Amino acid sequence: MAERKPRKSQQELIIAEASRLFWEKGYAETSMKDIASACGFRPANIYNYFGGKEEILYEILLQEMMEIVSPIKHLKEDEGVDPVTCLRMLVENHVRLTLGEKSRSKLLFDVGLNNLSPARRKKIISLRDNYDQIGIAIIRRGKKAGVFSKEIDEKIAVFSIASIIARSRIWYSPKGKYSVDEIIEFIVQFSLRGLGAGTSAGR
Amino acid sequence: MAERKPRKSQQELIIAEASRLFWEKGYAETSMKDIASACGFRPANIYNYFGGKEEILYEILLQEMMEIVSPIKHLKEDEGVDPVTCLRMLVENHVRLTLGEKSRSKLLFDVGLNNLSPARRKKIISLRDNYDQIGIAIIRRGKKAGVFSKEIDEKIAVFSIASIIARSRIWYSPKGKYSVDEIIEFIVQFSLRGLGAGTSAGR
DNA sequence: AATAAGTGAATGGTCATTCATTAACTAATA
DNA sequence: TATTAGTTAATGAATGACCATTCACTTATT
Repeated sequence: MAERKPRKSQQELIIAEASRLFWEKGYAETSMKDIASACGFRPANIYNYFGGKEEILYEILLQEMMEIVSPIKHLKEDEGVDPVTCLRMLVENHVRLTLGEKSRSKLLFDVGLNNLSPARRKKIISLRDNYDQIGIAIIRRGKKAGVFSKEIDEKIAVFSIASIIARSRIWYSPKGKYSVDEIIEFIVQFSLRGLGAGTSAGR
Repeated sequence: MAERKPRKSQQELIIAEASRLFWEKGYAETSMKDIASACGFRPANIYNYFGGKEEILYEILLQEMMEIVSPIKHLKEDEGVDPVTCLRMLVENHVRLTLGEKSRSKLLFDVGLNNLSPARRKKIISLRDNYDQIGIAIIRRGKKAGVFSKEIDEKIAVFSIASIIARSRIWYSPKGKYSVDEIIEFIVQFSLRGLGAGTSAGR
């Protein structure tokens, strides 16, 4: 017989399909029946793996936020690497996760946050704060090193850069004119110039 | 006793309340009962003014897109004004509409587009295209005038700037640290630098 | 009287969730 | 090896809630 045994655990399957559907149709517009159908079984079975719909959303957000933060965590206090390289790594990692073909890492970021219970929302937001703090630290070091313009507000700058990346998935198309690498390059350059890096450093 | 007569037409009231609710809770999560309650009457009455829920969403999006595009339409072929000023006007108009306290102009941009019928979605998207075209024209003129960097891709640049603005509503708070004017100033400067307009280039 | 504004009740539909039950598989036992 | 017990995976049916929409009807306004 083909396979009765889960090649990957069913929970991963549910997460993957739900993640795709939530992004394609939205959280409220996706029914448990939709998710179950995509996985090849009936709605009731989902409750053997998750407490409910909200829990699925939570697990997706949690997983995706960690995927974004983990690979760049070390940049926060990495005094050795120069800020320009740090920023490039932050952008590249985030864009690749956002536009990558692996449907697993299609973050919803804050799209579905209000569908979460307060406790869970708090947890997700605290993870996002980590991301912000890393970006802020990088920019601050860049200012101190005279690489970025002194009058830049770190917080708004990080929000702005993250906004470009988060929204890139709306206008990006794999069949479109631009490759992921080109988009990364654009956002890196645009951000660096926006921060005042390049020709005139520091001031 | 006070006022039986609509000070403003009921349709405007419905649009205003629905717009606020759609933003706060999302389209699917907002019921006709919610909208009716916010307006002070019963769900059935809404159907005296609108064909249905989707039509309300459409009217909101239509109105908000036009509010964004109309005031800057003339910038597309305005050869007289310098590109830096043009870009500033585009950003300022968009940010004020996005963050302004008038709850009427709280655009959803493309948040609820997939809840629209194909024909209506097409109409809204064509309006958004207008916005993009204006931005592209401005940047192209700037490049020709030697104000912006030649290797900038106009399209991605406009998307990026619009992304920052559209998402600013997520992190902006009226009670927060920054005023709307400060945010405008930041986004304008960040965008101009991103486009390669150095301190020497602008004026 | 005639029109406009607003309503209560009903309709058909969908949805998330529960639960008792069956099917499928595993491991231990006789 | 054959049987059984136990565990996990999956299901069908039912529940209660909510929702958009319709329509005949009442109330208010001109």
